[in-house]
Amino acid sequence: MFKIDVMSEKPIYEQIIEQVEQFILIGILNPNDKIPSVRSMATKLLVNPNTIQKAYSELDNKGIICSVPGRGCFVSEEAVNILNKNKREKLSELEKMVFELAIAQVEKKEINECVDRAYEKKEKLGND
Amino acid sequence: MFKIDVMSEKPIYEQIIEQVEQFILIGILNPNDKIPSVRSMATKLLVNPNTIQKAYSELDNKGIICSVPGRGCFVSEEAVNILNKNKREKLSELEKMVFELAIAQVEKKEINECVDRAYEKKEKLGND
Amino acid sequence: MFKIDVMSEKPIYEQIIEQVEQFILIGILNPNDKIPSVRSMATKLLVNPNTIQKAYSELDNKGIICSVPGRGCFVSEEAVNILNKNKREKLSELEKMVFELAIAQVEKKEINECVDRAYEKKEKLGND
Amino acid sequence: MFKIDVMSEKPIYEQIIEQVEQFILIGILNPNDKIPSVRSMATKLLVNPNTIQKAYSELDNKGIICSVPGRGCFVSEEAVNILNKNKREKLSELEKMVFELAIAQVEKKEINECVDRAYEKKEKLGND
DNA sequence: GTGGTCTAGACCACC
DNA sequence: GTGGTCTAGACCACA
Repeated sequence: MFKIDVMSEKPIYEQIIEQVEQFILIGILNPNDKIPSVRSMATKLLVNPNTIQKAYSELDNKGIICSVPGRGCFVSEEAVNILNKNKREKLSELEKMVFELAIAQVEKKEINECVDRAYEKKEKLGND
Repeated sequence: MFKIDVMSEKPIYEQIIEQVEQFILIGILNPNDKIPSVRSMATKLLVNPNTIQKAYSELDNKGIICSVPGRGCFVSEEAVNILNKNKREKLSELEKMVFELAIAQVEKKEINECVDRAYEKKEKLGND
Repeated sequence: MFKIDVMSEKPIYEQIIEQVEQFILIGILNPNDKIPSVRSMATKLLVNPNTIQKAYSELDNKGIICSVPGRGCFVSEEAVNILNKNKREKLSELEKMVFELAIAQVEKKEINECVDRAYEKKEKLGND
Repeated sequence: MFKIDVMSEKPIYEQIIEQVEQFILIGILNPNDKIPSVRSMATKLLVNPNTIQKAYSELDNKGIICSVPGRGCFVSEEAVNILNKNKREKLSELEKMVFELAIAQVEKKEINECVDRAYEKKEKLGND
């Protein structure tokens, strides 16, 4: 279920955070679902448990998951709401990036094709 | 002319690289133009000369500028070509980002508005 | 394993780059091998860690090694391919050098003896 | 007659030294010939006079030219002999370079072709 | 422990 | 004045 890329620039703990969040948004993980324990995840991904711990701690701080000592970690009720609130930040980041491409003489048409491809990709995912 | 944000997550030397590249793409810096010396830039930006040096070294390695010991650093002839070759990489990065937003239930309409804003911003810049 | 010559005109960081590259070409270092950490190398060679860091950064930029923060630096899969691509440049540099010697009235015979010695040296190395 | 490449990695003063030496070896400049004055050379090459001065000083130190205050600089009697004595150093440098190429799996045949090209180039020069 | 960034300050070669 | 190299020592994020 979870996958990490050790060679990626993105730190492993962030990759895990990202995947948990995506699984929640897609609906693979739902409120009150139990997520894998730190130790099981660490052994499956061949990663240091501290790294998983760090990811879970951050998710807990954000209010996306809820650690219950002795029982495990669970997706919180408000997880989806919290995640959707990040839209604005991401959109402004996107705008900045498009702006850079615009300066590099990339035509708007190319950008639009790129956006279309991304949405097609998402459609496919929804049909699986 | 150059500005840095010390609080940004992005390292200072990368901010400088980015700005030099943008100035070249916009046409503020043209081939064979001399860019500010390591020391003058360092004192103006209140930054250590080594930090500027690192930025300039990387730009030199990329072939975007040409450092001539004792004379200064100059925008290379092929700078614009090199910079435009990065388009593809940036587009695929953009696609990935849009995909993430799509998963987060952001409507395509919102993305398009965002793209429009970026292009309007670029238009304004061109008119100055 | 690694050696540097502090008295050489060649910067220390370049000497290190050169040696890493040679060890890869000879087969002492193979893809995915971990190379010595910045700090351990610095203390062994009695050199400042920043100097090693600079060498490793350049090797990373070239795609010859792959730095993974928190884990170490590893020889990349494509390292050998990348290194072999430099052949042409080196050959043209060699031609230029031979030309200079030719002008200095060095007989072709002497050059050939020199080439022979170099290849004998390589043969010996292969037998170890 | 003299040409410099400002964009070269090689310092300008070394480029000049190299050319004077080559002209002597080829026979374009002969013992007791007067070489261009510092000032005339500097203006022709659009270079700082100090740079020319430095080149001439080094040539003087090596005994290749002979500066006569108020009269100019002249190729010394022993210039050719001195220059030929550098052969050994250059040959060992060449050997090192061939060795590196040998390690990079370059076949001896390729090296030999390279040597041939260099000597052909010299032959042509001699016929001009 | 690892790599990465940055500062402060020095020295060199070159123009 | 210019760029380039190096040291010493600090701090951070990551595993």
